[in-house]
Order: sequence, then C-alpha cells, then structure tokens
Amino acid sequence: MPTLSVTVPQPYDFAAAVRDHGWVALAPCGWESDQATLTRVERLSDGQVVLLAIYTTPATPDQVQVTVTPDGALSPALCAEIRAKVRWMLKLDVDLDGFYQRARRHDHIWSVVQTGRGRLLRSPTLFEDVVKTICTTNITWSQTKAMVQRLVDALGDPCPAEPTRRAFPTPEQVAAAGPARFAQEIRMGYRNDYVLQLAREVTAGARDLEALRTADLSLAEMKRELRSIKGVGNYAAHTLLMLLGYYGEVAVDSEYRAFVTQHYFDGVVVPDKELAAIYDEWGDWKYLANWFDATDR
DNA sequence: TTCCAGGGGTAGA
DNA sequence: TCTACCCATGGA
Repeated sequence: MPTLSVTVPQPYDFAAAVRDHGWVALAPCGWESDQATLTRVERLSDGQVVLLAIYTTPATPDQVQVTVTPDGALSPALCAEIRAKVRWMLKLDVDLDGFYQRARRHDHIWSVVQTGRGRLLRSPTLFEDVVKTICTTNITWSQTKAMVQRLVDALGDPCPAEPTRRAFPTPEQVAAAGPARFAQEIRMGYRNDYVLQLAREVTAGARDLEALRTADLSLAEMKRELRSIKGVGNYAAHTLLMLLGYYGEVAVDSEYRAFVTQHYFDGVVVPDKELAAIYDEWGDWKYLANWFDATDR
C-alpha cells in the first residue's frame, strides 16, 4: 500500500496535537491509541473512498506518514490531493510563532504547548466543520458524537477497505437526504433544518463555503460570513474562526464559563463579557490561550 | 418528572 | 443591543 510523507513544522507533537481537539473522536476520524495513529475515511475527488492512516515514526520526526488503503494506483494528482488534505487537517501551514512567543510568558500554558501543541485538528472541508460545530451546540458531547456518527452512517459513501466505516457526506448527499431521513434516522433535533439549509445553499451555488478557507478576510469579515449561516451564533462562529486560523476571539460556552468562573472569579457568576475579557491581553491568540490554559488543569 | 447540555433564532423593547 | 421565550434530543 502506498505511503506518502508530509513534512511537518518544528516543534510538532503529533499525538498530542491531534488529540487536543475533540474532533478526533468524531466520524469519520478515529484514533488508534496503541499505534498512535489517526485514521480517517476520505472521499477523493475522483469518487473513490480510501482509508487514511496518519502517524509518525521515530526515524523521521520531521514528517508524518500517510498510508492509503486500498493500494490502487494513485495518480500524482490524487497523491497531491491527499497531501494537501492532511496538511490542512493538521494545520501544518498555520504560523504559530506569535503564539509560542507570547506563551513563553505564561508558566502553565508554556508547560503545555512547548513540545509543539496548538495545531488543533480540523476537517478537510469547511462544510464538515460547520456541520460538526452546529452539532456541538446545546447538547452533550456524547450526543454530538452520536449525531455525527448517525449522519455519516446514513449518508456517507462506504469505505471498501473497512466496510463498517464511511466518509463524511458531501453537501449534495446531505441535501438529497431530505427532512424525513433527518427526523427519523439522523435525529439532530432542531439542528436538522440548519444542516439541511446549509447543504442546500452550497449545492445551489448560493454559498461558496470552501472559498472561505483561502479567502483573505479580516477576522471581522470572516465572522460576518460565518454568522450568516443559520444555526451559527457567536460560540459557533468563534469556534469556526479558530478552525480557520483566526484566534482573536474566544468561544464562550458552558465549558468556558465553568473554567474561567472557577479559576478567575472564585466561582462567582459574572456576565459573559467579563468572562471573555480575561484573555484580552492575548490579542490575536485569545482562543489558544484559553484552550491551553484550561488543558491539564 | 425535571433539568439541561461545549447555543441559537426570533420577537419585542 | 439586550432580554424572554422557544427549540429537538436524550442522558442524568
């Protein structure tokens, strides 16, 4: 089976970075802890569905290896596509130097990130990340995982290399499913309509989500685009900004409130604005500051 | 039963 | 801009 090599920045703690974000637990991703390997079922542009296994080896610490199954003939173009998707998912091209420099002045955060953490896992498409983010709103994490699993199982293309697993459905596949299957099979509650509407907008050409991944927009402009998606409020928009590489806003949710209230306000309940202001001094790096401030506490 | 979870839309002020 | 109120789902 073909194995591709992808160069990674230094320092880079692959195993920690992949698991620092909950996305690794959402279909069609998986983590094999005994082999420290990220797996993912991926639908390629030619329609074939492959299983990717992404890992590092002690002999090549400056690379991640990507094994593709099945080992059919992969054209150079498909190899380039897979490399680009892996680079995007692992955020290998995001410049974190400013964050690391700032983090050196914070004992706890530096102790967590100094081995090369901060590149939180994201999905190959923004469509997938928006759907998953909507599935984290007003629900428990276990239910988020179950909803995403049902969506993938119901609508994604099966993976020949591992028939029990499927790829994340395309906007076309989601739009074609219709409200009845969402209500009866996928069961995202009131989020059904949000996900269906987004899929319809994308397939109709009314919303070019993927163009946002490479758009040269300010944080405020990007936030405006994200907020225009039905079902995306401030929390979801700030989470998506982080996934897109904009770290200047914190995502205030129940987890954020619990941590900041406990650590900075002695458990006294204060308005969200005050909770968010705790990380103002981090400027463009507020999201990562909070994320790793709350890590290992 | 009731509450509520890694919230958001809407109407009304 | 802020505040009530409602919202599907399913675990505690």
